[in-house]
Amino acid sequence: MHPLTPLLLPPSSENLLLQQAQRLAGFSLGELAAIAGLQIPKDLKRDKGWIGMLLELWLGASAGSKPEQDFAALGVELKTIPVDRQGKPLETTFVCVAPLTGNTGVTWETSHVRHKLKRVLWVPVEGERQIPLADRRVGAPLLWSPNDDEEHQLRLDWEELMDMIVLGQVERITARHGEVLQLRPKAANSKALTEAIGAQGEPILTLPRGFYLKKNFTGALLARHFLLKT
DNA sequence: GGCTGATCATGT
DNA sequence: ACATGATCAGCC
Repeated sequence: MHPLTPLLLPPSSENLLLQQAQRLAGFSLGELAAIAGLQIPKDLKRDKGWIGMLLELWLGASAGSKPEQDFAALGVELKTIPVDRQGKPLETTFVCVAPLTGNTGVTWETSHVRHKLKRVLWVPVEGERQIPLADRRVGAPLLWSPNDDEEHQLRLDWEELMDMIVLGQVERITARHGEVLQLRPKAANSKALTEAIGAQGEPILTLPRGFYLKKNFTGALLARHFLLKT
């Protein structure tokens, strides 16, 4: 009998979701894995998504592979984010795959990026590699929606990147484009190919890409919560 | 291959 | 030290 137990079903309200996430704060990944009866890998080299899946289990998200929000009924996306001892992000945050074709008529308002980021439950987790995986602790969660400034930043970057994609410039995009949102490879390896638009408007094959939030953006939203919240 | 979950590891 | 480009695993 343990006082803390994973949710077996998706929580029926945002408040219940947040409450469960708040209960996990301070526990180590080893403790949460043990209670849930999960084996813990020695590191994340071959289990990069393990922490995300552990938190999905604890919070009652329908696990894994659906192109929907993690809590579809609540319209909430779950993101675990590795942080250093100061609470600053150690990695960028994957948002969604970038559509490289069929983009006629797509706008920021109808974009997958905007939909995914409309409401996010951020769960910081200690991520320094010197800390054994089992000893890393879960931090206090943050239920977030972009404010007007954040949405504006995201929209500007998204529009710049999508313009380049539509105009056949995808292979000229690097991770340096975008102030808060970047486009980077998102694939099994560098040999994976997908269809895109070439410089002359012709179909080409290129590496699949994903949209990622840069650390300045996620760092600022975490800081706003943990430093400026009353 | 394309989607989910991300972090690794090398170059600068 | 750090961000970019590359990569890992499972499901369909």
